[in-house]
Amino acid sequence: MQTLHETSASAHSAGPRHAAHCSTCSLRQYCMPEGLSATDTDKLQSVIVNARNIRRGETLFRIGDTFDALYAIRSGSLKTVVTSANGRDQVMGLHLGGDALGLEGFENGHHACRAVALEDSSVCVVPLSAFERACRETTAIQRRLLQLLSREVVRKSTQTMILGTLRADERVAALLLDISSRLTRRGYAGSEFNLRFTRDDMGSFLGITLETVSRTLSRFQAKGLLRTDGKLIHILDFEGLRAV
Amino acid sequence: MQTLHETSASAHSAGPRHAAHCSTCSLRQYCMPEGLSATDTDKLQSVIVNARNIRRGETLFRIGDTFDALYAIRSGSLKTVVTSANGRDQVMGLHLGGDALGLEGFENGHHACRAVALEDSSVCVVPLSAFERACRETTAIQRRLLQLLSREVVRKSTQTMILGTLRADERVAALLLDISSRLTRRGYAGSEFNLRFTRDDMGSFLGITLETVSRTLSRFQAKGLLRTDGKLIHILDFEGLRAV
DNA sequence: CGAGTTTTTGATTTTATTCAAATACGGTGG
DNA sequence: CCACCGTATTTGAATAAAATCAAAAACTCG
Repeated sequence: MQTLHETSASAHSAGPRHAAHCSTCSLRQYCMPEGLSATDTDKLQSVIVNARNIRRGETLFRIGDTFDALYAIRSGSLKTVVTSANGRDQVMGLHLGGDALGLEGFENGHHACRAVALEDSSVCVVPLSAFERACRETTAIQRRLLQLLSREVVRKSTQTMILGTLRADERVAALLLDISSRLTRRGYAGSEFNLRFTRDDMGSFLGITLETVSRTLSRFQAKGLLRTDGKLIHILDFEGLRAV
Repeated sequence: MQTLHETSASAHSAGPRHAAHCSTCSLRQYCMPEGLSATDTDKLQSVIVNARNIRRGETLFRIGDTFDALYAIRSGSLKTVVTSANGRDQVMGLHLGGDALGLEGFENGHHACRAVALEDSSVCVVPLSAFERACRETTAIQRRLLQLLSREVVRKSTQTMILGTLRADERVAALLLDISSRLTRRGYAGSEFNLRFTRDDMGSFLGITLETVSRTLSRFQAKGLLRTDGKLIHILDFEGLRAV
């Protein structure tokens, strides 16, 4: 009720700040090497130049930036945002520790979205040239990249499904359950987490207004499905949430 | 006003039916070889076993089907559809001649959506094993694949943007303009086309009801932005349509 | 030609947005 | 450490947008 205790998703960020350009970044616990042999992971490891720390609100890359690196999130969380022709922002994704970032750049050599840190975060930087070499040399890394890109497509399909078929309260529930399951998969508690999205971010991501998000969360709380304290979310009734 | 004359998108389908398993399929005019040298295109060409004809309403692949081939649309058009847990269908995409199809399968080796022919259509079948070999041997083909997958991600982002930020009439306008520009890029007339989506397909794709689609088209017609005759769409005022 | 599907249009209801205002929060500088 | 300021959140009331329900008309295909 008082101080927000750091939990799950943002647990790392409470730790000591890393010096800028900290030494090497161990990839082992991240998305990239999943399914790779030890030797292949070593190869992949060798292409990483350094890590980069970005502070809350700072931008990792912008739309139109030259696509010269891939990123893997070490700690913290980021959102990706696209600004439409008419100036409206759309939050495209929430990216947690372990996620890969920047894959959309392959289309035309430029980033197609903006990545903004939701809290002080740290990312592994994988220079594209070195990574492409690794892909050529190692079939497993190549296949892994295809898998990650393809996963991105599937993830976006899920998002389209949410925006295309669900009502406001179903959308909010879907977001919370998605975050919960992603945290659980990473070994964190899925029932209590600090969601760094503002209500506005959530609304944009879900295609509804921030007021609707707020009202929906209040209603969920009144029904006993969860408890909120600002950005801290505590899910009490998973089944109820799944049943909308 | 009377018989729908075949136009643009569906022009091919009016032609004679191909015998099942027609001979070879020339890839040159399709998505895959874009940006490849003649030699590389030949290499790509060599991995294609045959073409396949599918009739209106038939399914090319289903959710869960083993991902063992990629497809390039020779003629006709298909929709991809996902069915959610609660049984609701969501139309995920409209795929026209020249488009690649099935790339989402890389994630886990199974197709993540269903592809249904909107009219009698013909597709090139590219067996996955042969294609992967070509990727290993030819950097350009490898890069092309990444580009296609990445393009898929960007395309889906656009869709998310549409569903997340636009009002019903803006969505309908965006769909028509998108189809128009895709046809133009392929050398067809972009101002008059036979859209094989039903109103229900359009609504599902755009996250609105079929009634809203119908009403919106009627309103557009009343404003002189376009003329409709069932599935035939004739855009009269592009600027007006862009201005919502 | 006729059955089944698709499309259009209208009336009504539901859902979510907009506008508005009060409250709470979080980071900063004294 | 605390007060303060700008930002974020909550809640309410009025409005607007789109969904739903319903029925007629048009079209498609066999």
